[in-house]
Amino acid sequence: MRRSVTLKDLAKELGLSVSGVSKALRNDPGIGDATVARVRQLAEERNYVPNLAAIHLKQKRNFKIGVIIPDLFDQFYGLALRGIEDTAARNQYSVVFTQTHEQPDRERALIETMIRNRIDGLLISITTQTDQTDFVDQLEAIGIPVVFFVRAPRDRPSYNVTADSFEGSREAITYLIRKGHRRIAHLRGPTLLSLSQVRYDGYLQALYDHQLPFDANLVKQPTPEPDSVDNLMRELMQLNDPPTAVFTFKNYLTLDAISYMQRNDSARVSPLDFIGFGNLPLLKHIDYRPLAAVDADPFDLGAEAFDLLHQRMVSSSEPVIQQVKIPCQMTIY
Amino acid sequence: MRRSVTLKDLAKELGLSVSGVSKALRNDPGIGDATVARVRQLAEERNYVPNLAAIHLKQKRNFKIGVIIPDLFDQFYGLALRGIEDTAARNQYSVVFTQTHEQPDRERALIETMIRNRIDGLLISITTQTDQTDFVDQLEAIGIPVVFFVRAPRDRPSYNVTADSFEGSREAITYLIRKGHRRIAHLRGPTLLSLSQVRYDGYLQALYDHQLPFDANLVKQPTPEPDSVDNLMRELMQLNDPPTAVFTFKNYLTLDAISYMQRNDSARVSPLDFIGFGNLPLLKHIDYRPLAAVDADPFDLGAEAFDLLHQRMVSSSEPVIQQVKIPCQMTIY
DNA sequence: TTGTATGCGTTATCAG
DNA sequence: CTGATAACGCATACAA
Repeated sequence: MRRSVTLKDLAKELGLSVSGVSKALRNDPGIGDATVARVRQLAEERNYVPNLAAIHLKQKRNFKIGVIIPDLFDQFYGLALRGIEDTAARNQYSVVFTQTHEQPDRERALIETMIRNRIDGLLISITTQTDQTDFVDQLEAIGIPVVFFVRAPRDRPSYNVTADSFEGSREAITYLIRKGHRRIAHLRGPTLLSLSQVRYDGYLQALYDHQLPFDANLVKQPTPEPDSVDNLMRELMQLNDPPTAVFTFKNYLTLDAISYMQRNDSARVSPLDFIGFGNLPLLKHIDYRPLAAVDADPFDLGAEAFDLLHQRMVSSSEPVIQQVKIPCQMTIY
Repeated sequence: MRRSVTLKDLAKELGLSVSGVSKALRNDPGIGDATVARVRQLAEERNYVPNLAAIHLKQKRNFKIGVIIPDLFDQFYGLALRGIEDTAARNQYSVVFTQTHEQPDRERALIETMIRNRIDGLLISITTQTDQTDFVDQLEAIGIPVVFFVRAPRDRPSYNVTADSFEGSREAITYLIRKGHRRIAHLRGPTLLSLSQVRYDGYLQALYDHQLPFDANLVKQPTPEPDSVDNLMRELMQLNDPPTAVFTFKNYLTLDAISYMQRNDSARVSPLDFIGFGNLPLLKHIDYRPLAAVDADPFDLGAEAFDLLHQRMVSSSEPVIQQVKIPCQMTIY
């Protein structure tokens, strides 16, 4: 592994001092045009590339952010990451990216790594299991601003950028009600995610708006087990007064639910209307597709998340807005 | 932005020397157990985190790799990146990730940024337009090994990890032939990608294997224009002897082709068999789904790519294997 | 207009 | 067992 060219190398070859070369390269005022030209040319020839590690040691800014997400397997995160990286690049920032696979201890370890890397800011979407976010204190204490995206913590107020899930589910349910549904089931999300509660709240709000009765039997909470959705759908469909529509926390649940119905209850699958969060590009091609999907644009969400973090990184005064809500859009298939 | 705790801070507070503290923390031989304990405890209390920028300045290894891909919009890259990050993390490496959006000049700029970041190695999937990869010389010259993945350059031999597309398409076509097809169309990939040629070669090989005649009219090359696939499918179906099966370079082409048939030629859509590269999780739910999809597992491909790069980063002697082919698997829907 | 000295946080070498 | 000291590559205040 050969060494790469340094300022010192250039200086020696030019018979100049290191600082002279440094200044010439950054056209610091007070360097002769001739010298600048000589220096520039040699730098070019020798393929000189400044060492960021050294620069960062001197200066404060690193122009690097960390992004922690649960798992890229969920395409929503892929598209959000796309928005983040795009916006970051436009602002000259690099992104160091990593996945927790929903494991809180991995999450803590990764944050440690991020700190070692001296990122300027952190964008994080916590795991389903994360119940304590005190790592925020440590990060903020050493001057690394933290912005949550997609999933925000329940145990503290935070800077965050999330989908406006409340209005999103309210809209979805309202649509179902207008379509004539009165028995609407809800497959809700994990308890530890505040997001789950917000979407549930939107569901309740829409029922209330239209003075529909709430029935606890229609609300189920799937677990990660493979057959969880199957079992819950069976329970729902065995009710005396089964639902005519199903509203889900996430598109994967929708697909599982539809799949269950096709396999075990195919006579009743087509009258059943499905709406869920999560609108993926491929969804429109799907067989027995859901009636509609609702969600925020993941790219926008990522872009906005970077922007909020960026504000916090550049200005010492805190931005006024601490929470950004990305509006949801409903796509009817 | 408050400063974070440094070795010097700890040393002062403990009344020790900086180097002593440094050694204690890294249990360097020759430090009293008692001192080690004291140092450790204070470091813990003060939330000491070593500054990697400084460490990297001293040492050679950065434990950081760069990953450059075209666009995360293609889920294949998302899943490959997932494999890369996972494997990298398991080996204590961080990954800096960025997208070219298929723009060669962006690609060059991003590589420059990677060098500044002093990555230890680069994993790159070039753009469709990239015809010169001389950036490899610059990188290798300063000791940064480069491994291509998914897409390898045409203008030079390279270390790369790719899907075994030749065998993949051969297998796919053979399957179609066994199923009775004699007129098999091919929507091929962009000329500049060697991958396109390899898949085309596999197609030709399979025809040859079974002594089927080659018909140039059955091979089309879509352009990025939105209606390109539509037009080509129209041409194909207007032939006197139209194809009974379509083999595509990429699943997006398959979906477009199927979509065209549904919209404009619905009577003939179901007899037509589609097979293409790219096997995405959602594909199995799709209406008028392709007969089958063939591809390498993107996660594995990413993992292998990191492994090859890793070998190159740690050992000064070059690994024997320069090209890794990930076997393709055919999924029949 | 250019050069010198100092420090960023860490590790390594050497001396005590 | 522990402490100075130099060095990594660069930027900057200051001296020339």
